[in-house]
Amino acid sequence: MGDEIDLFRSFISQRGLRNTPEREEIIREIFSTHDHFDVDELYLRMREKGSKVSKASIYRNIPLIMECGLIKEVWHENGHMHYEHIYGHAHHCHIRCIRCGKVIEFVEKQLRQIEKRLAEQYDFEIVDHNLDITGYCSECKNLVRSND
Amino acid sequence: MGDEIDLFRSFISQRGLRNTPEREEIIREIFSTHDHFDVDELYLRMREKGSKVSKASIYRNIPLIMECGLIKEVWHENGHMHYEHIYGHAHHCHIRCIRCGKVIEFVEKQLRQIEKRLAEQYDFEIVDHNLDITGYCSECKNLVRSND
DNA sequence: GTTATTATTGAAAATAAATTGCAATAGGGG
DNA sequence: CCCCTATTGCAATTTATTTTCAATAATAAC
Repeated sequence: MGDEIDLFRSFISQRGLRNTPEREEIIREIFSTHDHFDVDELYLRMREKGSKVSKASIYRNIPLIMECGLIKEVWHENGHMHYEHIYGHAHHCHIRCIRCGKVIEFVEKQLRQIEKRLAEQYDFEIVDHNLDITGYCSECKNLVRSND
Repeated sequence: MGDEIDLFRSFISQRGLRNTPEREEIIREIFSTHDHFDVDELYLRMREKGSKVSKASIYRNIPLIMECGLIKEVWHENGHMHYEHIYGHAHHCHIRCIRCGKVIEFVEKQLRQIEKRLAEQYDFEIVDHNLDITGYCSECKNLVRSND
């Protein structure tokens, strides 16, 4: 805990940028819960806690926090991007219910092998993979059937 | 070829909707190339060929064409959604170069098994999966290294 | 510590994607 | 052929994201 701030600080100075309380506030808030987030949600959460950081600053800093490897984009839904923090979490993928939005995270070791095989086959240097599985969760799958 | 139009027609009538030349034009244009597409690109392609279909109609019909199973969203990039036609193509996933944008499609049979296992484990009825692998292609990976 | 330089900020304006209102048009069942 | 209403084009709107700009403040140099 707090590691993400240290990591960010060294990233910032390596880049010759400046650290600010706003940046650290944003990162602290992102890492204060386990959940996925979007910009608006994050902004409102911060406001509720009395933060004065503007939405523009959140938008401006997200690319930086991504480059630093603390967060990444996970999916685009309802017209805007959703993110998750990846630092300190095992690499995982998601199963999402397309009716109620429930998200389940899972770790799948085989993907690393698949990735490796494809990297060789196509001569790519792979940075990341994202397996996004969609369907109906245990509760929703029955509701959908009964609509027929 | 043309099958996608037939499929769409029966989908439309099953739903009690109306078919229109605009809808068929859109579908024909989508299936006229193998490539992925976005709304603006598709609109311009159609315009160039003399089509009078409005961008609003494209936006309005894309959800319908998706529900029908002819196309799907593949990724969100540069601020807008990108699609591909899936009807008539084996289910595949993508490796994308995050520098030059090159896209390689690949078929990975193991994913079906992984999907099946996860479906049981989490009691989901799975609709689709999307494995999006990102990295640097053979040409770009060297360029990136030389920037250090 | 003080100063100078310039990156960063908040607020507002601008842009861009996607959606919607509305009047005109046109499928397609009867 | 007629009627009903789904669909269309256009323009206006909404929403996400980016950018402008003047004020502020972080850091490096002294």
